[in-house]
Amino acid sequence: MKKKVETKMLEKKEINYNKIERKWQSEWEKKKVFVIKENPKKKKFYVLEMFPYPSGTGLHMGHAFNYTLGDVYARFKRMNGFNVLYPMGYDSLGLPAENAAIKAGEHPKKYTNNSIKSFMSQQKALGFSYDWTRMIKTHDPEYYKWDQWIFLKMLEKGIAYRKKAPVNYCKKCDSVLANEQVHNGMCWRHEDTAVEIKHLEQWFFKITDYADELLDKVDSLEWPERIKIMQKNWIGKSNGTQVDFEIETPAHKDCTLDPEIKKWPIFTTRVDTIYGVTFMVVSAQHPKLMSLVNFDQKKDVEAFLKKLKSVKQEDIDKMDKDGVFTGSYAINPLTKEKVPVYAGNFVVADYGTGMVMAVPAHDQRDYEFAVKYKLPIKQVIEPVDREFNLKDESRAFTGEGRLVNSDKFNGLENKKAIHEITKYLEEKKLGSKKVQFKLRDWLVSRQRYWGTPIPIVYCDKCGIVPISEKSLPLTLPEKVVFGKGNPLATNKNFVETSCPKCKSKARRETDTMDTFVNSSWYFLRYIDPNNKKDICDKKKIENFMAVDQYIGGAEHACMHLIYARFYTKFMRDYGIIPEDIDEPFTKLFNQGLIHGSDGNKMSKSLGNTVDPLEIVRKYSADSLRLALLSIASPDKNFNWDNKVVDGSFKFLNKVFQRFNGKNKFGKSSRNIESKVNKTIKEANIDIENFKYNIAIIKIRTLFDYIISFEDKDISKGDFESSLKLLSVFCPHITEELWHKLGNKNFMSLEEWPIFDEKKIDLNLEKEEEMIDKLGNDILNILRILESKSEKNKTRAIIYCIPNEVTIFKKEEANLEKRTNIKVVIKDIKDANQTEKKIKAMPGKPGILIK
RNA sequence: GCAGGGAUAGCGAAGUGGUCAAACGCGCGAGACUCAAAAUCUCGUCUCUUAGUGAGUUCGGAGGUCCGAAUCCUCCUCCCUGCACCA
Repeated sequence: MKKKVETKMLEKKEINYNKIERKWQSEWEKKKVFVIKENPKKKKFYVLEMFPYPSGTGLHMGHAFNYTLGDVYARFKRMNGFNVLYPMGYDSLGLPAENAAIKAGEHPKKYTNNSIKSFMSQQKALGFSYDWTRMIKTHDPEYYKWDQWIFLKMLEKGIAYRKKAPVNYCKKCDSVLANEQVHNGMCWRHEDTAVEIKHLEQWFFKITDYADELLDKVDSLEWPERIKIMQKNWIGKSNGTQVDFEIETPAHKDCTLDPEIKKWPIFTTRVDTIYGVTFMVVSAQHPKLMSLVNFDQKKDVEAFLKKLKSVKQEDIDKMDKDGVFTGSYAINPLTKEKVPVYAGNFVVADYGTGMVMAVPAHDQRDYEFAVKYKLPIKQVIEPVDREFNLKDESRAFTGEGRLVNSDKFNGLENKKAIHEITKYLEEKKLGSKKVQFKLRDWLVSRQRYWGTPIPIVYCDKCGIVPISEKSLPLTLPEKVVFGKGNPLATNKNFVETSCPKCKSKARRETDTMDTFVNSSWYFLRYIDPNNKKDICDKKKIENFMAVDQYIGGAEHACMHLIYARFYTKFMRDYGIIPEDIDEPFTKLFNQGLIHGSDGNKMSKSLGNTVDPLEIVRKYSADSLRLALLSIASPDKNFNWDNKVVDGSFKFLNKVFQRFNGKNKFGKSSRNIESKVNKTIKEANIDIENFKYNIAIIKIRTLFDYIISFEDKDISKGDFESSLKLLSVFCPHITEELWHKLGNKNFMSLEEWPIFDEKKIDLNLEKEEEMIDKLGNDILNILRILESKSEKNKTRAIIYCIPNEVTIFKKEEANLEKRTNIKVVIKDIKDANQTEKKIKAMPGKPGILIK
């Protein structure tokens, strides 16, 4: 039975944990413990963390956390008999490396290679169980060759295309950006830099072709709800109606030119309000705006545009609705009314058609605009359940109701009216049902060097010509000049080429691809990283795709995670991936953010960063891993706290010193058996659900429990099972102990323990708790007596209820040992008169100290 | 503005209808060991009370449902995160 081990001084000797860790890390690598092959007999499991951008500053705590999460999962699945694919690589192309290299006066290639080297050694020091033989680097031409190859396939299918469009430009990046890389009007990499709109000809990927499917399939994913909602909002589907409005631009008396624009379709989700249109608003940023402006209004419009440009980005949020009359009129196709067309600052140029019909009575924005410019407000819907007068409301009525002032549609319920009016417009060929998405095509051109070269040549005769598949990769030339515009343009040998079609002189595309191109399919390459012929062997794709568990930060919700889904769907349609694999990441786990101990984001300038490697050196990798997972639930944000490592280190130290290989294990008591089996059962569920913090608490409790027994009360098997539970979190120390037990194989490849439900005995645990509590109570009373100077007590008489006598009786000796006082267990029935005042309750016997 | 997440004892953090004064860690207090300290071990740590078993007040605030609420509902306050005039 349970025995508190005599307090003994733990052997005080310095243990070199780092040495032990290095030993196992190199053993694992030498014996190829984590290298995997196809194995049709085993079920596969693909665990993947978002691969890092290898910056020169090395691994930070967030990385260490992210990879520890994945490593625990990979180890857990591996020990559970899965053929686990768990690779690592580097997203090594990209602007930060280029900028850092320029700053350091180094070539980006050299800078990146060095960064990768240091990244890798740091990752290895943390004991992650990656299959390093599959490592990929996106700046390797053998990798980006396939970026170029996909580009050619997309070009072939019309998914990659070039067009002139208003695009986002960041002057700090010195490049254009994708929509997804503009956050609140600012560059995603430079929070203080507002993007500018430029009209340029650029390469785009037609992600919008997949908008519908990307949206529909979101629901089928086992992803955090938050991310799914973010993606849905980003894709932003709305069902509405497209309506054609005729445009009249009155000619100036001196100008006899025909007006350029005769018709302009608009998109609306509220076609039920079409009888209430009193003006139109075209986006002030619309490229065709000036074609609507007649001579008389030109000055006003130009003044307005000038004013708009001077507005600072940060003020745009608070900006009032603003606009100016263009001089043109639109004719409502149903009422034939002529309404003025305004240019406005609140209409988005590239959503819908860039012009909206304004119904001030039923849209708040239009209402504000109408009030400001004294435009008429015409009510066409009234609520059915109350008296209503728009004039009293002083705001638009956006609720539901019945149509009024709407000719033959009067009286219709407005939702119904949307269908009816659309149907009518379709019959009259004046409009049609239409679906709109917020998602825009992906702008992939970048005017920078450190990216995948676009495999395109411009020929004066043939125009845009793709280079041949055979000539891939189109390698990034090393000799370029930085800081003078587009670096690739400075290398003559690169730029000047011949047309693949007509062989005459031609010029290469000097833009490179967005870094997100590289990360949109990397999960595929891990499956077959050295394939020279194919992007990835199709059989192998069938075997390993999709990623079963993906792990990474939420910041990629509307970037990488959408792009990768789009690529997967494209590759499926092209026949690269099998039909049934149309989503890359089945399950996604988002880890929380680690902040400094002061609660702020870890940053050098705040001086609150903690280098994970420093923790490894000071304590051990196992301590760091355990600490990272102990602080909080992994999906929550938390503040780093060095003290937690202290606690983790102490615990591991305790375990390591207590079980030093010299233990003479015996047979497990029923209590130990119960506890071990219960812990296995519960830890399984906790680990599976990423509740690592909870699993760790239970495993720690288990060890504390085991430690309180003598070796002969623990079986070797039960100890080994416990060790296995700990091993996914702390692989080094457990591997060491495993071998100290005389095992020759690797613990990391051992089978996960299986629990036996029959051995879990909750009554036993309850009894034990009772006894524990009784011991504490006796100690407590003794202490109180002592404080009252009532010493010299020699006996504790315990009065139990009849059916608990046996339970406590067999603990007499242990209780005595614990409390240092003679303990006598009695049945309350046998109490004499004076002792009768002592109450005995179920689970709580009465105590009399004499 | 819209959407999502959160607020638990000195701190961090579990807990999502009864077994909850609330796991676990840290901190703190007392004791043991020691010449002493560190380390380690034991006990305690909402308030009051008592020779343990008792009572009271708690889980952002205010109401409500229920025999019963940290846990469910309504409203409010504050914090975080994302989107931001998408017609």
